[in-house]
Amino acid sequence: MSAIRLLVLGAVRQHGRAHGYQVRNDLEYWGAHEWSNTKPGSIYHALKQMAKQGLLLAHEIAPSTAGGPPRVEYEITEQGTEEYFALLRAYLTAYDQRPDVLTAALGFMVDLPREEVLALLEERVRKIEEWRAAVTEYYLPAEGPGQYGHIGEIMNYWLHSADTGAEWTRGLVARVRGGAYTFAGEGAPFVGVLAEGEENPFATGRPHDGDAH
Amino acid sequence: MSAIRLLVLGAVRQHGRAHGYQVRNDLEYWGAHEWSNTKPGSIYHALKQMAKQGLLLAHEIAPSTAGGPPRVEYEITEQGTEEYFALLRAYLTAYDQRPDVLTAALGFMVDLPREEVLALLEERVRKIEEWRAAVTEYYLPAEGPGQYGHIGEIMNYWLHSADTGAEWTRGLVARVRGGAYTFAGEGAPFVGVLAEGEENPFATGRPHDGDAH
DNA sequence: ACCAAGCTAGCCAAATTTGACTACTGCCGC
DNA sequence: GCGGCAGTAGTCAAATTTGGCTAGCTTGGT
Repeated sequence: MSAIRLLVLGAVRQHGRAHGYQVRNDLEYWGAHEWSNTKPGSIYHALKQMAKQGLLLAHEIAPSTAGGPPRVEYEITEQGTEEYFALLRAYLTAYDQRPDVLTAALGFMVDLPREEVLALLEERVRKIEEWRAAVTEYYLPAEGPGQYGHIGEIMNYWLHSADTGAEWTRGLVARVRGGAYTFAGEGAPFVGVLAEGEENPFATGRPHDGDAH
Repeated sequence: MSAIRLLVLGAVRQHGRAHGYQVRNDLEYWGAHEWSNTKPGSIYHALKQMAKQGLLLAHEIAPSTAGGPPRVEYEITEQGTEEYFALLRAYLTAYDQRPDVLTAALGFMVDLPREEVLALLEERVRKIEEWRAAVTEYYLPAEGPGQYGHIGEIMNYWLHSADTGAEWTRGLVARVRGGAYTFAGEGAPFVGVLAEGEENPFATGRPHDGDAH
């Protein structure tokens, strides 16, 4: 699983109705091009694919108001909303060692109630500890450590990642439990999309020079 | 970049001459299916692709000695060896926040001389620190922290990952500097491939049940 | 008046990755 | 003496991802 479906669903959902370029801009606004695979091609592909699967509804729209080819606007469907929350919950819980997945979920976690987020994150910690136990038991007791030569550094690295990941998650749990942020049902939500025409304060400054990466 | 090219080149290189199924078994032996995308399809594709690009030389071989369709054996070329070391160096250095890339490089680092590995790892630490500085400067000073709501947790998470990643790398540097492991030019290398017919001590026990994942 | 940049919006071919499927062989139990 | 399971070696279609390309409008400078 990559993070792109959650990101695209989330962007469309926050707008109510959005075209591809708008989604693309939101993702840049969120810095997603830095930490996930959100090239234009991937975004447009995800939109089309999810429209074909009934997660999004495509509206054919007349030539754009601001240059370029005619645009297609998308709206999230009932089914898409279900998928959105399913992905969100899964990505908050799963220790999948792909940072982009957790990152995307962090960006949307406030769409869930505080108590549920806490439960999911605690489940996440449990999963990491389980994984750790399984790996150490499976790869270690054979002939004791030190038999592996430099290959042991691989396990060392993964255990270190798991441990620091769990520790960070516990910190987040503490902050959320302590009242940080505004979750679903707690009043005005924090909105993180660009309105039509608003300029992106995090734009890179570099011109779009034909999408060179 | 994914790790698969380095893994496949490395496996073929250690065997001298290997067919796809052998590579597939080595990767399972290394546990690579746990931490990288090494499905059979990816492996066979990588072999073919790299043969087409001149990194591997394909020998057509008669029907296999042990059932199944005829096999193709591969050998690494001069050009493939260059690519192998280029990837290895790049993956040890780059802070690319994709754990599989570093992991694959760790498995082969002993193919380089100790001093070079130390230099590459120190470069890696420098890169991480640079990245950290760029990110904090770029995303923070605008209106000070706390303006971002829960979105700030994303940066928090990435900084935490970078910091613990740098710390782990420093630990590895210390171990290597302290004389751990046997590097290129230091005597009998540690060989981590399965010989023809040797059974895999880390086989999962589960039957190969048609490659279900 | 006009033209070079740059922005808006999106498409496309090629490469890669995934998940499932095929075909053959040896062997074990009945 | 044969049915089926496990193992060997690989293929294939579909989905995804990448990197680059297109084409229409706007705007600032000359």
